[in-house]
Amino acid sequence: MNSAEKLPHPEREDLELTEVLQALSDPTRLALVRELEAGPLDMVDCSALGPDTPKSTRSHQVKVLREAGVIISELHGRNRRLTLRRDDLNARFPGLMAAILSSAEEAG
Amino acid sequence: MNSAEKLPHPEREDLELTEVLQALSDPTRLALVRELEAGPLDMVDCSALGPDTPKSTRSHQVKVLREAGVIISELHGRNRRLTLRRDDLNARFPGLMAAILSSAEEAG
DNA sequence: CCAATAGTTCAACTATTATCGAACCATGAA
DNA sequence: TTCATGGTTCGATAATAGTTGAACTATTGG
Repeated sequence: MNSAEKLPHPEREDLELTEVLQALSDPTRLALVRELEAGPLDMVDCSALGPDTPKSTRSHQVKVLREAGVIISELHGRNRRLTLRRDDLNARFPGLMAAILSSAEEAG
Repeated sequence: MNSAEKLPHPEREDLELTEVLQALSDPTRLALVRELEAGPLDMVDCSALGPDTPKSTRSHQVKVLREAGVIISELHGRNRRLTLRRDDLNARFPGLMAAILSSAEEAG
């Protein structure tokens, strides 16, 4: 009876700026976060992760974002649903995500 | 007769978000940038770079910030003067530096 | 000109990250 | 219960990033 997580997520107060920046400094992960701006998405539906990318690689990218506290990754049926941790990020680093998400798309 | 640079700096329009984030994702470099918030500083006077740190290491850290477009590094007498590229960063990524610089100090 | 200071560059080394196949695990559907 | 789906984990390897000593450059002061 636990449709929630299983994988560890850092507490809000444990989020570290340098780790968040590091997690977001990768184009693929940044694109994924931009996708999540619109709302939660199942991992399998994230186009940023690319359908060609092997499962293990996708899993790794998501893990980095989760461990940095940028997203929540919870079990949802047989999928994994990804949610941007807006509130936690805004509480800890006010304005950061707004600035990052609103900035121009790279290398389009 | 050239008291200015010599080392290459990227143009404002070439600054890339992921590179900036990467450059700032290191605690030492972030601390240096925080120090530069108050105004330009000669490299030798930057406490963030630590007096124990070898010259080559300090030079490397500064290089990463320069190449990402976060700072300007110009010759100033026999020193190198570091300046935060506030205007360029604000133009390209509005609110980003404000959010980063105002966020709580890490691991204090 | 000579020495000292401040820094760059290079090359070697270390360490951290990323990529990906293979094996495994949980859920939902038939 | 069995199978397909969607993912995790592990281990190996590749790629990238950081650290540092040594040699070199540029500037100031004597």
